[in-house]
Amino acid sequence: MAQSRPMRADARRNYDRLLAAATEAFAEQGENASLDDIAKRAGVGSGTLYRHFPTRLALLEAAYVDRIEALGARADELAEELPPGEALTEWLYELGVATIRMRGMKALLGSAVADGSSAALTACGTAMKGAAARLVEAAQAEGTLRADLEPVELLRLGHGVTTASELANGQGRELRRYLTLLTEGLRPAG
Amino acid sequence: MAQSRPMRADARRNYDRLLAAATEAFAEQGENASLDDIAKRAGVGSGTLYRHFPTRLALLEAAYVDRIEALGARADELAEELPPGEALTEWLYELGVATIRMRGMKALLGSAVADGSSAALTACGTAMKGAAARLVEAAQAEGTLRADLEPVELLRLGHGVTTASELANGQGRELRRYLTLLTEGLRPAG
DNA sequence: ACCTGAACACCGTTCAAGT
DNA sequence: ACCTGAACACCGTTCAAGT
Repeated sequence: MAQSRPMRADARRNYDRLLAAATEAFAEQGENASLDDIAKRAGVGSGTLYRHFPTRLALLEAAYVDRIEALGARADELAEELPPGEALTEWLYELGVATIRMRGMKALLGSAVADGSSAALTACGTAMKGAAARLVEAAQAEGTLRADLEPVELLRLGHGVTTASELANGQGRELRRYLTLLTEGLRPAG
Repeated sequence: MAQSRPMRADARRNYDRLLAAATEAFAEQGENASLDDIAKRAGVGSGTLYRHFPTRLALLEAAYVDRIEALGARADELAEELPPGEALTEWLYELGVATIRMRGMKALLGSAVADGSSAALTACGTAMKGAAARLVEAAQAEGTLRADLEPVELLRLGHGVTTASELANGQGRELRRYLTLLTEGLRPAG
C-alpha cells in the first residue's frame, strides 16, 4: 500500500526524521515517550508529527513494522529448521524476547492481537496472525498442539506469558520457563 | 500496623474522603485516574492527597487492600469447599475476574507480584502470596500440580493470562478458557 | 501541500502561607 | 500538625499564520 502520490521532498525528509527519532525515543523510554520530545529530536514542529502520525499507535506501528514483518518471516524459517511443535515454541520465545527488548513494541503487538484491533494496525496484525496460523496449523497436523487452539489465542497467551515474565524480572530471564509452563501445562509432568 | 498516634480529626476525615473518592475514580477511569480530580472530588487540596498518599501506588493499595485481603480469605474458603486442584483454578478465576472488574486493581496486583515489589506493598503482596502458597502446597500434595511451581509464579502467570483474556475482550469473557489452556497446557488433551 | 510554533487544556508535584 | 491552592514544569493536541 504505497502512497498514491510521492511525498513532497520536505515532507518525506520530515517523515523519515520523525521515524528515526521515534525509534530512538521508544527504545529509550518505552511506549510512552513524549511525542513533543520526539518532534524536537527530529527538529520538526509538533504539528508535523500529528500530520504524519495522527495517533501514538500509528507512530509505533510505523516505527516497528519492519521488525514485525521480520518476525513473521522468522516463523517460516523456524518452520523449515525445526519440527512444528518446537518451531512454534521457539517462535513464541523469540517474539517474547523482541517484545521485551524493544520497549515500545509491547503496546503495539498487544493492540494488534486485541479484539477490536484498530483497522490501522492491519500490517502488524496480519503479519503476526498469518505467521501464527501457519505454525499452529503445522503443529496441529503433527499432533503436538491442541486442535481447538486458534492462532490469535496463541498470540494473546504469548503476550500474557511475556507480561508474566516481565513481572519476574525486567529482562524476562524467566521467559523460557514460563513458556514451558504454558505449553506443558501446570499439571505434573507425565 | 495501626497509626502509633490517632490522626487529628480533620486529617482522618480527609483521609477517608480521599479514599472514597479514589475508589470511585479508579473504578470509573482505571489506574490512571487523575490525582487532581480525586482531590477535588474529596473536596481537598491536592497537597493533602500527597501528604496522605505519597505515590499513586500507595493510594491504589489503600483503596484496594480490603478487597485483596478478602480475596486472600476466599482462597481458604475454596480450599474447604473443593479438591485442591479445583480450588486453585477457581481462585485464579475469581482473582482474574476481580482484576478485570475493579479497573484500578490490575496495576496494584501486578506490582505486588513483581520482582522488586515495592516495600510499601507488603500488605497486598503477602496476602496474595500467602493465599497462593497454601493453594499451591495443597494441590502439589494432591499431585495435581507440578511440584516445581512456585506460588509467585502462579500469581504471575495468572496475571498474564488475565491480560491475555483482556486482549480477547474487554470483559474477559475468555478468561475461563485461557485459564484452562494454562492448566492443561497447549498440547493435545490426553 | 506542508510546516511552524504559539495557544489551550490538562496533569503531577512542590511549597509558602495560613489555621 | 495539617491544610490550601498558587506556582512550576510538563504533556498532548489544535490551528492560525506562514511558505
